Amino acid sequence: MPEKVRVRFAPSPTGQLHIGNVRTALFNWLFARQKGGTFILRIEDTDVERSEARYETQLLEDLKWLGLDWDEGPDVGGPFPPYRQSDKMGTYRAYAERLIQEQKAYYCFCSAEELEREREQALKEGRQPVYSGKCRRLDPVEAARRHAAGEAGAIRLKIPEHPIRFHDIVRGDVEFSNEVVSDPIIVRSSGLPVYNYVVVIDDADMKITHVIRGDDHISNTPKQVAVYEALGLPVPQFAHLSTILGPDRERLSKRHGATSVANFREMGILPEALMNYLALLGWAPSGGDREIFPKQELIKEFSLERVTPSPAVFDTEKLYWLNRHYIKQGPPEKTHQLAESFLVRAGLLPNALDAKASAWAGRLVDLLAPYVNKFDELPARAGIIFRYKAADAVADPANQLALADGKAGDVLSAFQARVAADDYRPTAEHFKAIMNEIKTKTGAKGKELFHPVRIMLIGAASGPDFDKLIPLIEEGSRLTLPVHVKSVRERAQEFAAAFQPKP
RNA sequence: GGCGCUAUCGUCUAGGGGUUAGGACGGAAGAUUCUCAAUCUUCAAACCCGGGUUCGAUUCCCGGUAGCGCUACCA
Repeated sequence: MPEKVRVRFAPSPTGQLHIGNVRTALFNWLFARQKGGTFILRIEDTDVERSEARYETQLLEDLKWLGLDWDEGPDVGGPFPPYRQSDKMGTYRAYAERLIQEQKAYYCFCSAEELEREREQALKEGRQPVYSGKCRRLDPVEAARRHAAGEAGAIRLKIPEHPIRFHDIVRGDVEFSNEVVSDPIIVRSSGLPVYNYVVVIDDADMKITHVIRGDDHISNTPKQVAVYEALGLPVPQFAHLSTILGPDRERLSKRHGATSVANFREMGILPEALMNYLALLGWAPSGGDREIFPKQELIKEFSLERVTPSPAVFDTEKLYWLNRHYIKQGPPEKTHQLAESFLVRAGLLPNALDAKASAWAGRLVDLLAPYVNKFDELPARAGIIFRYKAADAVADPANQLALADGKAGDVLSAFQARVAADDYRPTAEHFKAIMNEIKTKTGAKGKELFHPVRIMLIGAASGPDFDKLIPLIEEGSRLTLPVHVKSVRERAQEFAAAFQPKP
């Protein structure tokens, strides 16, 4: 019977979840889901100094937001606990002692200064700065005596005399000469185990079959393989994912702007869009002519063999494109709710909406959504509804040309008079009728007719269709909102007062 | 410096010993009886360089170059 796939995502809670790490999580998850295997979440917090509980909480939330779930983890448990390294120190200790017993590891009493000197010397002579192996030759009995006497010493693993090779699903066979691999320290003199050692124990204990991680670990892999071999544990398959770069082709980092899951969520990027985009970064389906992959499709199509080994530049524009796509495609209720939360936060909508206001807000979102890449742009876009000021419209340099047009003055005064009249009805139909009247009366048509009116109503010559805009403005003006929406009549009046047509 | 990984349009990529080297984002142009957005159509845009193998390499091999990573008692 084929072994069931078990993969893990093992972040360290030392900051916000970086986009490169989420992609690693995603690929692990996709692989597990596709194979019907197990996806495990494990917290790597041997770096107790920098690890913080609040980051761990956020980590779980960010992963869930993206749409990932895990079968085993610190919060849900599982058959191979603990799922947090800091709860497991005794195990690491025990394995290390076993390695010493079997003489596969040894105490090293070299001081930090001594090692540093050797390193510099080697570098100066153009040699590989590997550990000399001085303490490797120490008599084990003597070493044990010194250790027992309280002398501080680290534990080093003996690297075998043969080259270390391993198979990488993404890159094929990789081989490292043993001459470039030092005997690695697996337990510090302080007693704290080292990452490259701990990770192997954890992966082995949890019966991980495929290690999918960033390619910055590729050079660590020989050391880890050596640990597996020393312990007599089965070596898993590896798959090293390429680095995600910024536009300047340097590793994507904070100075490139938004790089954490939380950042993207706050910007109003939909999780579906982020997942789809991340999947396309370093992976493509056969044929390569499809871009839209909802979650279920990804699970169906994903394959580790098709992951590309070359580094990829993060392209915000394509992310935005996917985000716009999912905004358009998504279920309206969900989109509305999310979008409205951004307007609420901007103080444009109240926290609680009654049915009427809610319907109105939904239409507002529908009207503005085609104009935004992400929802945090919505409040600014909603300015045409909420922040109308005639004085600004009149003063805006972009509007001067349209307002200076010969017929603009006639059109505007006719419009204002018509809107102020008693028989004005705040509907799209009546608006259309008025526009036709004015067209006949002034002889203005096309741009010379519509542009001045649009400037009068929203402060810009271009914007959404009047058919949708007019009812939205009129109905909004009758709602009780944190910011009053000025009606068409109010706008026209205010504008007429502010605007002196040139003779 | 050493070791490792990588190399197709500006970007993400498909492809693969003989192809008009395909798709997508972005860009440009046009259509859509006001504009903008959306939508649709069209266009421009690439096999890093040098050797080798071969009748033929962008594809396979080697070297160079460049980018990135690792080179810790960090993870």
